[in-house]
Amino acid sequence: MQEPTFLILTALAAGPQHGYGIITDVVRISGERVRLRAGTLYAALDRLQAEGLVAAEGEEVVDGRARRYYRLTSDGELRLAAEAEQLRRNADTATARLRGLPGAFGGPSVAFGGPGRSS
Amino acid sequence: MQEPTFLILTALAAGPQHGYGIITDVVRISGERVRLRAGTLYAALDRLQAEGLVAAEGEEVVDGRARRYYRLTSDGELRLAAEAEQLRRNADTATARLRGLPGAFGGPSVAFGGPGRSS
DNA sequence: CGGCATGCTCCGATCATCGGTATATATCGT
DNA sequence: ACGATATATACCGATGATCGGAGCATGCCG
Repeated sequence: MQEPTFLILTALAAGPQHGYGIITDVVRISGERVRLRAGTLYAALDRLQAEGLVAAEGEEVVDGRARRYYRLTSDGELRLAAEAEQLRRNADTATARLRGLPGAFGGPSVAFGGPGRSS
Repeated sequence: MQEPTFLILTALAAGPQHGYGIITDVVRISGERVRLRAGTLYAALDRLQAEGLVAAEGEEVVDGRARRYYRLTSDGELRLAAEAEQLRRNADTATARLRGLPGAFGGPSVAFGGPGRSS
């Protein structure tokens, strides 16, 4: 799962929102880093609906503009939780290795002496 | 940055490795989840070299087969550390929201009453 | 000798995302 | 009154990382 998709699910984890609200929420939770394109958002929502991770909630008309609300399904919650754990594990492995620790699975399978040095 | 690319950098964070070694290492650190295709790996290594995040170390011939070693550059270490922190932050935000907590940046910008329920 | 692991290279296909355009309406500033 | 900005959704071509597979070559094991 790509980061934009993950952030869309995260946005919806706080409660149902409409498309434009998701875009602005993602800007906030990503610290201004990720600005979803409209095309990316609605394509992702269609895909996530087809996967059963999000569902359309109904429509509301505010100031003459139709808002379509989306919510996380329970499958979506499970999936988001699993993805989050995966992300954390990856991050922890990288950090451990950067600290020079062996990491969760030991170092590289082959102890490294250096390629050119022995020649 | 995509997960395969992140895992390649993570593999190299433990010390220089050659292509095939990276593939097997990624299988291990991802818990058998990610099996890099050879095409993905070498294309990514080319890209990462062009970005200055990894560097070729030299070649070694083992059992008649040439091994090309790659290592993380200091830029690569910085980048991996930054990506790891980003991943952890995303994971934490998602987890906090799934727990019903407001999360790092509060809930959705619009308090939700429900779209269809009022009609 | 056949199969498997090792090790790199090249190729087309897929698919999420990007970037932009189009279409509306409401609000705000000048 | 008019243009800019914000809200809101839809569509479309381009990009680019990854997938999936083929190909080539060597060494080891049964």
